[in-house]
Amino acid sequence: MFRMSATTYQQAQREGQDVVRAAILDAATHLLITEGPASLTVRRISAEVGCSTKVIYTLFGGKDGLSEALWLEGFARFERRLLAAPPGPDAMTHLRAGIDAYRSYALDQPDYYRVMFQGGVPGFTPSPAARQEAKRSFDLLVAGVRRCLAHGLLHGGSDAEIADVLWMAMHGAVSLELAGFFDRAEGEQRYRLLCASVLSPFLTGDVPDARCS
Amino acid sequence: MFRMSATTYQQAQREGQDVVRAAILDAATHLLITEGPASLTVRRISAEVGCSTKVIYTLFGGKDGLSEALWLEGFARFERRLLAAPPGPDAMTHLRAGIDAYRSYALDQPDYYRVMFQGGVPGFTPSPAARQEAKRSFDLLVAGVRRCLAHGLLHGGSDAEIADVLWMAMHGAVSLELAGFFDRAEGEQRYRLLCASVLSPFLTGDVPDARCS
DNA sequence: AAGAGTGGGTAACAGTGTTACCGGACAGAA
DNA sequence: TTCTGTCCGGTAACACTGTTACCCACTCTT
Repeated sequence: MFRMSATTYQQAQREGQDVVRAAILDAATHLLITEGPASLTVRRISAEVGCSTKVIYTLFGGKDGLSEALWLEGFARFERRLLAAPPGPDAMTHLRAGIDAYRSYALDQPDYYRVMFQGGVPGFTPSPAARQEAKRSFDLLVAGVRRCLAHGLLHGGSDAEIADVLWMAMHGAVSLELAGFFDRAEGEQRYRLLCASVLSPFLTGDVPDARCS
Repeated sequence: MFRMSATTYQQAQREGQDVVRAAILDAATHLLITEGPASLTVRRISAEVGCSTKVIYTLFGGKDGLSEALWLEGFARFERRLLAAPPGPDAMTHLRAGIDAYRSYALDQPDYYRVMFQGGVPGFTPSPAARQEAKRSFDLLVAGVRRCLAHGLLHGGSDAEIADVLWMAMHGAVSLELAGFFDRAEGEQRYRLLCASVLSPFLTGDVPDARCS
């Protein structure tokens, strides 16, 4: 049954659709990076690709669908960027490289970062499924922390706990810097100080009580 | 010359304008809190107040002007909220109360917090002047840190440095929680752990090197 | 080759920020 | 008092936005 339904035509069409889908996502990405989120209109993107607006609705189901695809694309790029961080001689150096890569990505692609973490596309909020999918790219950070725990370089907390607070710290610093509250030099100095401060209790294992003491 | 220009009529008119201005801001605030940022349209706000859209343009110079006024209003409310934090027996308790008040405000008024820190109003970015004005409300935190430094409860950093990293940490945690990456219980636990971790190096004075060691 | 079904272009809808136009209300002058 | 000028504000339009009903052409089936 299903063998027959997979005719060459349908395959070609499906392949064609995927190609068109990728082209639209590429165009949207290009627009976002070069002209900012304000240029992300259905008409503008379809004009860039050379199709009508209808195609975006059939392929993505509307602007929200396209926004969600773009959102996930941002996390995929983020993941590739974090994976490219040099492992270094030990687990802690690797983790620090990842921490540097985090800020580096946010500053290189500020609009993408805003889309991912600050609702950069006006009316869009990701679906719970997409959010869970996105949080998966955060597993890289958890793995980095876990390696440090395994090698005895960190103590006093679970991998998820430490990774969470580290993520919160990185995001907070980068987010305020992108919002214009700190200039580049200030941002970098504060970013390093913050990340070091957050990690320092887990270096000695002398972790403070969670009741904010 | 200038004495004459300040006629009673102009004064009355200006007073009237201030009243209308406040009414518009109130209506916008009410809409933001009760129906979210999507309801913040010029037509909707003017309908709520009972005037035409033109008034908003003469009084605020456009939606950006109104957004900026709303933005600053958010910081004013934030400041009042932080000022209401109980001083407690010592400077450190006071600072912790402020830390609690920060998250409490963000969770009570998530849309306002998004407007202030996450570009909640679509096309709007605050002017540098407004941003500086807003950062002034952050002086409360600096003052709280300074009191702790003066009483020898914190060491190893300047008031601005410690306040900055604390702000980054609080904002990062709250921001990710508002974005839906953590639920309420998780958010609270991580928030406390993060703030405690950030402060802990400055409790002992054993501050890590800023080169992220 | 005729029929059926689907994808995509056109053009319209409602709603957005913004502004040109014009009317009317108020001030001061004759 | 009446006339004139100035300025505030309502109406209605403009150029946008996301979205969709309609229709055509093109494909596969029979």
